[in-house]
Amino acid sequence: MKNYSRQREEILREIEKMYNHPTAEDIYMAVKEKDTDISRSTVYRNLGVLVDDGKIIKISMQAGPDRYDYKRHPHNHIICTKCGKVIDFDYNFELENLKKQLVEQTGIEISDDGIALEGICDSCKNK
Amino acid sequence: MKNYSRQREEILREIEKMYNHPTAEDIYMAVKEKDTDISRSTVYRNLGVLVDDGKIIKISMQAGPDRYDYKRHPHNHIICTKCGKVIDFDYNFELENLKKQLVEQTGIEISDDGIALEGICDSCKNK
DNA sequence: TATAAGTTAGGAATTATTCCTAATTTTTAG
DNA sequence: CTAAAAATTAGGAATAATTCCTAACTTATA
Repeated sequence: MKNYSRQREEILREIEKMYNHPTAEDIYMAVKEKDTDISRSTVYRNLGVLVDDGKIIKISMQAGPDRYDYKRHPHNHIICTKCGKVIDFDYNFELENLKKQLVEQTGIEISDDGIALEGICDSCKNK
Repeated sequence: MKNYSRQREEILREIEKMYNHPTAEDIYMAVKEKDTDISRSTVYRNLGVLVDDGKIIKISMQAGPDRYDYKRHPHNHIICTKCGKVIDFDYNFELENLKKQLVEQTGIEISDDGIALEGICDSCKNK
């Protein structure tokens, strides 16, 4: 059903090295450095596959292209609505509780990394 | 700095009547029913203005066009990652705590409606 | 080892949204 | 009220990000 692919491997290894929530284009450029033949469509297609496999996560932005992140340990994101910066935040107790409550109340199962909060980050607040 | 505009009014009144998290296109079509001259760019521009004014909120989707929602009472959204359905959920205690904690820890101020959780909804789970 | 299934590069097509312009509407100031 | 200034509009072109298409190539299967 799914074959090995050198390109997919390269893409994943590249994302693993990036800690700045890269866009598809960022990832394409990074992989292209080593594998000059890679195409954008291959990157986009494999990003989809890697998300489905749970190897990486996709962060939808209010503005601008989607971003991706290697799945290391469970964590979530806060996006600054002013500057667009994506900030990691660690799993925490309240969040765990919130999820539990939602599952109980609504039957909806929240995915491990399917949470993005939005607000104004510290540096933007002081401007 | 900001003038009255009949079109903006029409757009807001239309969104107020919609309870299904409409896309910009949905809103355009609804307004167009009454005001056949309205243009897409007017709708898009005013959606931006209304979001900035805090009259409506914008929901960024993982897939497909953004959605909008009239701001009635504070509530948040859960998006089913399978079928894309947007489900409202009311403000609750855990969420309030989570926000408080984040402000304390990181200095980041979470905006009132800047939370979208993602997961698998009940009906998709049983398929 | 050959057939099938999956994947690729490259680019065209699509989708959602933003941008541009001249005309119109609304507000302001006299 | 009236003229100038500021804001907004319709319509469509332009853009940005992503998806789709196809023929060639790679990987798995039997």
